Parts: sequence; C-alpha cells; structure tokens
Amino acid sequence: MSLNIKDIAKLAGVSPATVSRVINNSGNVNEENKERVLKVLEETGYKPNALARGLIHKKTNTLGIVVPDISNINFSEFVKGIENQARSYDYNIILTTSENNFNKEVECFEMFKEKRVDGIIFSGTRFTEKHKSELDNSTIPFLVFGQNFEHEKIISININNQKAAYDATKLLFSKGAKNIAMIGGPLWDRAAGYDRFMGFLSASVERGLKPNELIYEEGDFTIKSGYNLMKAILNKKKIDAILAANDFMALGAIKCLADLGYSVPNEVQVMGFDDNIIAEIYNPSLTTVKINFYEAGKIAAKAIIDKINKLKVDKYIELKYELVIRKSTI
Amino acid sequence: MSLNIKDIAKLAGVSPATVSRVINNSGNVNEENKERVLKVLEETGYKPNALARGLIHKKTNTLGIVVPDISNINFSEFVKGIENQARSYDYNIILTTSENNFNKEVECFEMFKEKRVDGIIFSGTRFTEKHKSELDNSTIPFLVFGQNFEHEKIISININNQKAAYDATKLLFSKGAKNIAMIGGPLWDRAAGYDRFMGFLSASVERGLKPNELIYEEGDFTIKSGYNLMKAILNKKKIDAILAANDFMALGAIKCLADLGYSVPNEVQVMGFDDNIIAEIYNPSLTTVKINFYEAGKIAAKAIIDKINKLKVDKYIELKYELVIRKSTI
DNA sequence: TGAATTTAAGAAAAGCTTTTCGTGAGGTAG
DNA sequence: CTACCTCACGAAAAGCTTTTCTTAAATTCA
Repeated sequence: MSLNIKDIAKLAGVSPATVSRVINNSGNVNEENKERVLKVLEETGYKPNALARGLIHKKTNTLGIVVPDISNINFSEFVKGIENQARSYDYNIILTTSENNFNKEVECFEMFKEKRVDGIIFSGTRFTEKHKSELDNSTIPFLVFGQNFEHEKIISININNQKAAYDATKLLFSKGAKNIAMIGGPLWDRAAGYDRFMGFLSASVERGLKPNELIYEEGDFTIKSGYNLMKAILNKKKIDAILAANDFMALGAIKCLADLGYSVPNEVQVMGFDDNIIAEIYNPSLTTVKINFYEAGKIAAKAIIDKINKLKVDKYIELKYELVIRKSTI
Repeated sequence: MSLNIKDIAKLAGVSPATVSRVINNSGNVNEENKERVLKVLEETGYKPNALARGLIHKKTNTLGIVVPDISNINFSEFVKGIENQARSYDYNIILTTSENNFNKEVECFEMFKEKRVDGIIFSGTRFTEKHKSELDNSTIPFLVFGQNFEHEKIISININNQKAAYDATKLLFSKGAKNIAMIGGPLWDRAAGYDRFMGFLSASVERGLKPNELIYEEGDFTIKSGYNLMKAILNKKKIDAILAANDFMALGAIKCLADLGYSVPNEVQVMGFDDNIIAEIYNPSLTTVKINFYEAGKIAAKAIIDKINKLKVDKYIELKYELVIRKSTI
C-alpha cells in the first residue's frame, strides 16, 4: 500500500542509501541524483517511517504526559504549554489521563516504556516512593509537576504553595480581615492541599492565633464542596474572610454567601487560588493567586527536552505566582 | 542499556521465538519453559519494543488528534472523551493543537503519517477540500468533528447546529421575546458560525421577520467580543433577547448588560450555546444549548476505531443536544 | 511395532530505515 | 606515470520483534 524507501529508490533509479542521504541531507550525493530523488519524493508524498527510524536511533521524539484530568482548565493550560513548546523542538506528546488513580498511572508508565517515549512529564496529586519504584529500572528522563520530589534522577517543578498561601493570608489580614477561614484541599494532596494549608497556618500563627483556633474545612476542589463547606462554616463561626485552596471552591463559597444574603466583599472577603479563566469574569470577580499553568507547561517541556539532550537541568524549578486583586476583596 | 528479547531469551535459556510466544500467549510452549520465561520477564521488567512491533504489524495502536485549542473547555472535554474511550480499546493518542492554522494542520497530518497513527480525529473551524487534498494519497481512517463533510472516505460527526439554533430562537420567542439579536460567530466557521446563524434566520423568518430586519453581529467567540458587540447592539436598537453562538459571548453580553444597568432576564433575556462549566455557576446562571463534548469524544473514538477494525461505520453521525433552561431567561 | 500426528522450539526472514564499509571512478600531486 | 585522495554510491548489517518454515521429539492409533 504505502511506499517505502526501496520503492522511492527504484523510481529514482538509485539505491535506498542514496535516498536516505537525500532525505537527511547527509551529503555525498551527486546533484543530478539529488534532483531526481527530490522530484520522486515530491510526486509520491513519501514520508519515512518513524517506527523504523526510532528503532535505529533509539529515539522517538515523543514525550509521555500524565495528568489527572485534561478537562480541568489548569491541566489543559499546562498541556497546551507542553505541546506548544514540545512542537517547537520537534517533539510530540502522547497524552494520558489518570484520575489520580495509582494503577492507571502505573499503566501509563508501562505504556510509555513500550512506546519508547524519550521523556515523561507527570502531574498528579502525589508522586510517591511507590510510583518511583515502578520507574526504577527505567532510564527515561522524568519530571514531576506540582510537587517537590527529592530524587537524584527526577526533575521536579512546582510553585512554593506554602509561601503563596502565606502571602494570600497576609493579604486578607492586611485588608482588615480578623477571622479568616480556610476551605482547603485534602491534606494528602501535598501541594494544593497540605502546603497551602501550612501557609495559611503559618500566617495565622504569626498573627498570634493558636493552631487549634484555626477554622479549616477540607474540600475536594469542586464548586459544590466550596458551597457546602461555606455553609457549614457559617453555621459554626462568625467569619469575615475565606481563603480557598482553588478558585472553584472560592466560587462555590461566593455563591453560597450570595444565596444566604451575605455581601461579598463587604461582609465576607473571598480569595481563591489558580486564577482560573472564570475568576476574572465572575460577578464579583475573584481575588486570587495567579499561577501560570501555560508557562509551567512550557518550562516543563523545555526542562525535560534539555534533559533528554543531556544538557544541565536544575533538579528543582520553582515557578512564579502572583496575587491578583479583584472585587471579591476590599 | 535496556534489555531486548534476545537478552530475555538468553536468561531463560530459550530462543527469542519462544519468549515472543510466551509474551503473546500464542501457545506451543512447554509449561516449564513458560514458567521460566515469565519469571525472567517479571524480574527484569522487560517491555517489548512497540516500534519493532508496529513495524511488523503495521499498526501502532495510536490515534492522532488535532484540536484548535486544548485549553478551550469544549475541546478538552472532547479530548477527554476520546482518551478514555481509546484507552478502553488499548489505543493511545498523540495530541496536537492547530490554532485553526491551515499550515499547522497540514504539518500535523504529515507527522501523523510519519508516525503511522492508525486513525486521525480532526477538529477545527473548517475542514476544506484543500485539507482533503493533503490526505489524498493516504489511507489512514479519518474523522472530522464539528462539521458535516461529505466524502466517501471520511467520517463526519456533528450536531445539527442549524436545528439547535432554530430551537433556541423559538424558545426565546416562546418566552415572550419580540426583538432578538444574535451575537454569532464568523460565518466562514461552517458549524458554530454559519449553521447557527441559519437556524436563527429560519426561526426568525418563520416568525414573520424579513431577513434584512434581523439584528446580527459577528463575534469571535471570546468573552470580550460578546461584551463589545452587546454594547454595539444596545447603541443601535431596542432588543429584549440575545442569542449568542457560544457561552463565552453570552457571558460577555450579560456582563455588559449588567454594567449598563439592564436587568437579565427581566429586560433582556440571554441564551448561550455549548453549556460550558461556567454557564451553570454564573450569576445569573445561563440558559443554553447543551452539547456533550465528552460524549462526542467517546463516540468519535469508537467510530474511528471501528473503522480501523474494518467494521461498518456510518459516514455521518449526528449528536444530540439539549436546551437547558436557567436564570438568564424568564 | 510402525506409521501418522501433534507438540515444541529454533532458525531465519520480514518489516523499514540508517549507517558503516567497501569499491570504483575521477582528480591531484609529486 | 604512479601513488594517493576524494567523491559517489551501493551492499549489507543493525535495530527489535513476530511469524513462517523446519525439524526433532513425543504421542497416538491401528
């Protein structure tokens, strides 16, 4: 059906070696023959078989990507960044989603091994020793996003979530808040759960609060959990500000406050995390910690490709964040 | 570095052929040898090289996907559906983004050819004869999403946008609207631009309006264009309802109306398209035409895989849609 | 027991490209 | 004119797995 290099060679009246030399521009081919081969290539639309090439070069120009959920805007921005950057280096991506399910994650690793990807970018709520051990006899360059995983052979890239949450909490205090509650993520989520909580904790303690006085509810990053936990908090305590561990929960909280007749930001200020596309257009627009996931994807792709090319790459890369002040705070 | 089947064979004291038979469970191997091979496989974590396999079988179990922008929630849901379905059939996806740029789209096709994907799912604002001709000497099964492209060898899957827009317009009329304006997409976008406009047109004409009386502004699907066009419309005409060609523009319109002191839905009703995740949580929540992109992705993946497996597949698949009535209409 | 099957397993080819190696032609220099 | 070099190009091996073909051994049946 589809042509191979021998067919092209025959059509051009040369050997496969010569065709290969023309395709790869590796010289040592007579101008006249080159013309003839190029003409045949043009006419036939022949494309060299990347499988055969990969077999020889032990290189596929492919990255394996694992994200928990591509329909989450954070991850889709991240993947977009990866894809754009990768393409500029002539790499492609195999995309997989894991729903944070350990078995699926491991399946992806196995598949990546079989398909001989040149590098792997992993993102998930946690990357553990258990994950690591699945990779032990593999030499594929590996990068973890969203977590600081200490290991000689693994690149990790992350924002300093603790510091970001600390800054966010301080911002609320500086805007006059006295009783801040946090609607956080699950604490086993090292980055967006645990670290952000720790930032909230340290800013609160610095303010003179005792750890056991803190108001903290553990959500699952959905709008609904933000809504429900907001309700729960209002039933228990009098508060004047909310720090949510992501924008969805913050939006859920705002919606709840609106439904119950509280004014945002006058009675309760609300702050989110991530700077989701919705944050800007919601009414009121949401003050939040902006994380540039697209940029993160570009950085991640660049780092892993550099690693593939044996360039020097930092083991840990810290991403920037930024407080974006909008109408949900005073 | 990494082991190959010969190494495994040596370690197990058998020939590569026998190892292959064990791996593929193709029988004719003595129980004792099988055990030994399995043990070696287990111990070494050996994974057969998918490139070599692909070379022999002329099959990669990989689909090539083109979408304009993965960070657009519609497409990320679509891709999620594809990925999940594909995985259940033991396929993986190479994801590319095109920004609706013809040259990039063609580059993707070329790359897919080189990488020998088994099938291609294409989504973009338009798939034209020019695209088609790029594929002419290719035998890779091909599917177009979001457009009805008549061609023997191409599967197209789409919603009936014209009918959906017709239904949406009729809904607004039924809720008492007299002067409906449309904020549409570019007309060269066959599906979300042209077809949705035609639906609006036919419902309006059916209502007794003359085509030249219609109020129609052409946006680019962004929030900002919705906002600006809303403003433009208000400056020209008195209207009591808006049909937008997507939710983003509808939201932009609502924001504009709010800023200018109009009450939605009492003074102006607004209706969107797609049922973006934001539609439900916005304030007021948005009445819209729900399209299940996730489901569409699953259907598309199933169709292309069936085609790859030489099963009978409809040339045209029409997707369902649904009117979701919320607070932006009466 | 002898003939006919069945089972097990290895050797080798095929799938496609790149790269090394070798060879012949043509050119340069001494 | 001879020795050496360069250039152009083809043959063949390598990269890894599967599958066909053979063959040898074991089993079955009469």
